[in-house]
Amino acid sequence: MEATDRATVARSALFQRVGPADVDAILGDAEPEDLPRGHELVTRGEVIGRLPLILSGWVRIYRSGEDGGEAVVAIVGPGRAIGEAAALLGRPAHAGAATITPARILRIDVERLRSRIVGDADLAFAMLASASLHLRGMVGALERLAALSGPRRLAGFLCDLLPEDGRPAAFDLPYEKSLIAAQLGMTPESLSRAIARLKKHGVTVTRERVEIPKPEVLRAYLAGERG
Amino acid sequence: MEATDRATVARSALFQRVGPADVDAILGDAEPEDLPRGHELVTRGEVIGRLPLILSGWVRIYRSGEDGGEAVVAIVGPGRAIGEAAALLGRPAHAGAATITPARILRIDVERLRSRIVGDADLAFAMLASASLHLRGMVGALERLAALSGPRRLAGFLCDLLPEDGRPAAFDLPYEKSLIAAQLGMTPESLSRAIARLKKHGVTVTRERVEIPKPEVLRAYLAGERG
DNA sequence: GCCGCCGCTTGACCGACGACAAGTGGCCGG
DNA sequence: CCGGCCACTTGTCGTCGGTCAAGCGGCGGC
Repeated sequence: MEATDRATVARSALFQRVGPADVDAILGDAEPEDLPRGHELVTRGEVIGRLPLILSGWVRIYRSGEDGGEAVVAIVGPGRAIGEAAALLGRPAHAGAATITPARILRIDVERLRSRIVGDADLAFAMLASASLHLRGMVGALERLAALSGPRRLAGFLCDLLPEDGRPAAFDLPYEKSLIAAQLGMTPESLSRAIARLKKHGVTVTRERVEIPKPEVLRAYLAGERG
Repeated sequence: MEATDRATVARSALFQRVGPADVDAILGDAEPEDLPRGHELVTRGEVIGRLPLILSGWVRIYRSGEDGGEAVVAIVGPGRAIGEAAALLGRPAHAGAATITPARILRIDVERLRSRIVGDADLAFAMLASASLHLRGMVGALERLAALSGPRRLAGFLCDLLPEDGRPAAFDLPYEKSLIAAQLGMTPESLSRAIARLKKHGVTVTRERVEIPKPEVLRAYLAGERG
């Protein structure tokens, strides 16, 4: 495992409160894997024996109905683990997960993790914190889907990507627009139109490049301003 | 505290794996409160010092935008705690919570709970299990909102209320239709029309009474059958 | 360098849902 | 017993977003 990998692990939701020695003990000799785009990490209904932790890349968490329709529940990036609560409890996974970019994944032996948690309250709290992160993300996503229009859902998504300071920002979209559309509960066509509408609120998107010279305008729009 | 209250606590997501002596130690001398409809249990942003556990009644978990618009994130019933992950971590609550029926609520001292968790791995796992329950519910809700039409969202809601066996069922709606509508991300009018449509799939609703003589027909519709 | 594929955009059309409004029936207080 | 309130239903209409289809541009294979 390389130094950058170790740094990512140390900053991850799961391990940020855990000391280096304990981390080593839990990880054992696990080696990161470099996986191509489209690799299935978790199958819905499966009991997770080796918990995936994302070192780099993006992973789509989805739920597919029997009829072929598919809902993207969340898209998560580096530092996040997938299905940690279900894995620890030995329960089947609620949803499936697959890479949407080339990704570097570390697989953690669940049995070793579980045996470490017994007797390590800090680690148990770290797991709770990680689950709480998931909950927070989902509450936000639910709020968006239930109450906001298409352009506003996009505005919320962009604000999540924005740095906290109110300064002008320019960045690349983390993954493809069709995936962003699915995450926001709309079609790629609607996302295109939503982007066009946000131009009136100081957002320009050309290819994957996003430029937001006036973040406060965008936030004001998200907060309910007309238009 | 009455015997029925104790039984509810023992079956709750939080305490179902915890022994009676430990439960007593955690609860201390906490007494259940009977609260009217509309009582605010958790304010968004607040740090939860006394964790609410529902003994009876229903509680709406919501997120209100600054513009007055409000999204119902979930509606939870007896045996569920509210904001346990955030409470334990000492973080501000992600969402608000208020009773939507008269409700009996037990408030658990978070400090006492936290100090018990340190050194009791079973209890830590129970907390994780509870958070996992939340996640499961939210994953389901997200899937519904993102990918399903109005009548299908309602079908999913009703199927959650159905017993597992495939036998004919008749029951009362747990709370008002306007609240069900909000939870499903639609208006009361749309819910009315969704109910009307489901009559073709063997569901009759008269006032708060629901009758489903053929649950399998409903599930087939939910699974993607045309119509 | 050319061609084809794919992701994205734009336009036309249409069905579903939200807003508004009127009407019904149950419940409760006077 | 009457009147008003409230939850719900039903109708109409406008708009948002999904579907289908065509066109554009970049990138990779040949």
